Amino acid sequence: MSGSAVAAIRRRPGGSLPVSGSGAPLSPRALSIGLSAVIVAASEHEPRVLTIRHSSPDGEPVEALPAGPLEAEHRTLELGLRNWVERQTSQRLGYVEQLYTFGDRDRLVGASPEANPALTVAYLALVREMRAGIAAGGSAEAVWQSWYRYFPWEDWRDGRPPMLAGIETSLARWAAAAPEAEARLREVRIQVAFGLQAASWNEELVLERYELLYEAGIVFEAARDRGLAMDEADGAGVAMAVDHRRILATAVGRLRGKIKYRPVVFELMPPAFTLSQLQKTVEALSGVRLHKQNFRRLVEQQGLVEETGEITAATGGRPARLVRFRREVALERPAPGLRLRAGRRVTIS
Amino acid sequence: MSGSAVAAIRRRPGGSLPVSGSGAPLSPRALSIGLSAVIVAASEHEPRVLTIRHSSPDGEPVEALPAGPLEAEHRTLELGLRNWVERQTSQRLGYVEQLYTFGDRDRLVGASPEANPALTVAYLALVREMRAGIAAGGSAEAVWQSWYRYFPWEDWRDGRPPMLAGIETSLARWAAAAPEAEARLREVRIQVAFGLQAASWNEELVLERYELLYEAGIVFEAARDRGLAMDEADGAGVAMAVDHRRILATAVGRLRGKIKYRPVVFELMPPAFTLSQLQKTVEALSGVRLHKQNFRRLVEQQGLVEETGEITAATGGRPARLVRFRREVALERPAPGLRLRAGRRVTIS
DNA sequence: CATAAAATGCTCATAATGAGTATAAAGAGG
DNA sequence: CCTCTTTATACTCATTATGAGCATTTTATG
Repeated sequence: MSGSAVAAIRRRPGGSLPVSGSGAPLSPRALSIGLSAVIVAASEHEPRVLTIRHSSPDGEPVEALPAGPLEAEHRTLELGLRNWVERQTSQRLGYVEQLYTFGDRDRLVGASPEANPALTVAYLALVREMRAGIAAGGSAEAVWQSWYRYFPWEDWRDGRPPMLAGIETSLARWAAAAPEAEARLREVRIQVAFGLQAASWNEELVLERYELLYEAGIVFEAARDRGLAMDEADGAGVAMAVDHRRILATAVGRLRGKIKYRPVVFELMPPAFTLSQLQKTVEALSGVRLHKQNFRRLVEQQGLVEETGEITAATGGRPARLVRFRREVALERPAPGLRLRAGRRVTIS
Repeated sequence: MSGSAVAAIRRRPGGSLPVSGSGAPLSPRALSIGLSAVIVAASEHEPRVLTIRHSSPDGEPVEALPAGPLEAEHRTLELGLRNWVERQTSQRLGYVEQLYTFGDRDRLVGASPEANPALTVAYLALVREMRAGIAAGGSAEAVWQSWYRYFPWEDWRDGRPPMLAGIETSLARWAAAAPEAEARLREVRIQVAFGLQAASWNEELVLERYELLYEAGIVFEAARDRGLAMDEADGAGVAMAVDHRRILATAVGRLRGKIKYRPVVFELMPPAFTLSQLQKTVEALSGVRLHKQNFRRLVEQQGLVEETGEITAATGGRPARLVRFRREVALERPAPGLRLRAGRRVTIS
């Protein structure tokens, strides 16, 4: 029992790290691997994500992310994903990033064993235009949805979402239900994640918030995975298949963080755009409102854009200059991004 | 051929995303999965990483990261890893983070097929003290090594590493060897990654630099993977088994970025320490020297530490106050970290 | 021609940074 | 004990970066 690691090291170039708790290391175990993709676009000032809606065996409609088995043909995981999406949607993925590899064994209830990989490698992709792309028919349908459909509590653009009141009440009850020590821990986690008391709202903590809601049994998936009864309509936000909402939460949080130090928003913008459009997109992603003048100052002094020389018939008042992304910026600044230190403090209702 | 995705979506809850380029989706393919761990500690002002040194079949010593097959027993990947390391090294992992999942099929030459997983999930772990931990015997041996052993060009604490001159020459030649358009691209990549010309040295681009050296054939692994001849001593830095040096580069880059916005350095510090010790550790990780007075100001005003009340017999001059990490800081600040905007510019020799 | 709606331009107080200068508190050597 | 060296700490100062607004400029509308 104790000598197993040594033995393994002896035997296998690269050393050995058996994760099993029970004994001698086995040879590399064959496990099924899944891929899933969070494909994001922005339109009409909403952050969109490509979802597949299909009927589950029992007739209930289920929303899911594009996902499927990995096949060992492509040179790299990312190339495989990129290739597939580009072929299916006939559009270039401007940006593809590996998100996270999920391997929880207790979060995969609710799917057929066949569609239940031991491991899921999730990717985040950004696209400029939304095309229906993935053909859909029969019981399945590809739809671009605002991601706030799944996380209504994440959209603070019109002030604090009223539904947070209910969530906080439920969370408080959940915390109080635990024994003393654990209750304290839960309270702190809630405070940090939801910006209560001393803490302030941090738009990046999307996953932390979702996980709390899951643990507290406030989202439908929690009840489903535990085999408990819960009307889907009673859960906070719209539910998704297996652990897809968790994957989406990871993606949203990651993207919200990334725009601050990498010029990734531009992957979602058309070749030419106005500063207002850019701001609206950033606000859509981050879920918070920004100070207009300061936002422009930031973008311009950072050298993130350059004028195209054209102006556009405004959506309302004075026509705006059109700008384009300056790719050279990557050369000049170490971390070109939009540090949006929150903006005009929307009245905390 | 074209309808396969639709069919898959119809059939499988969760939708389907076959990565194969060739035809109908298969059922989840069984592939072997590996785990590897970058276990980091800091001592004597050096960043250390736990490596396994063993003799390869042909008698040559090979250095590797602790790695081995994943076994599907633990609830989550991270718990499995944490469990294993804690049992083997009998020490708590303060911090464990999933790094990246590697799936390149052309980077795994040089290892026996058995130790050659289709996918490797790599983790980064931080520990406070170094214990030999993983028992080693026979042809294998666990050793803590400074990570600059593998990346000598990353250590700028004593100024620009002289060996960079040679690297730059080789890179320039590699760039020039390509046709016009590709040559331009390579030059830009080199400039950005190595901070030439307009760009400045960015300590986080560890992976980008390693990848360039690999592509340019300057590191031993490149020749090895291509089946070319190269004396290991001629490569830049010490080589590692399979793609472990790439995994390590990913870890170093990630950690260097993380200390700026998360208080992770403290996972490497003893319970009580002086501000100088903290600074030395940060410098060791980031590979750059910092302005002392400003560093203290930052740490203190950020509320990252509090005094223990004790002072320590100095390592040289005036005794220093001992401080400890203030865990509550996570509650107060959204991104408590050490934005080390480089420091005292060491003469660019 | 007055108003409304955006897009731009500028100002200003404050906070955060980058670089130093000045002092204080040990140990080492004579 | 006195001086020198070394490290720890305190402060200062100019420059930038940020957060909040006010003021103007351009169009479209009624």
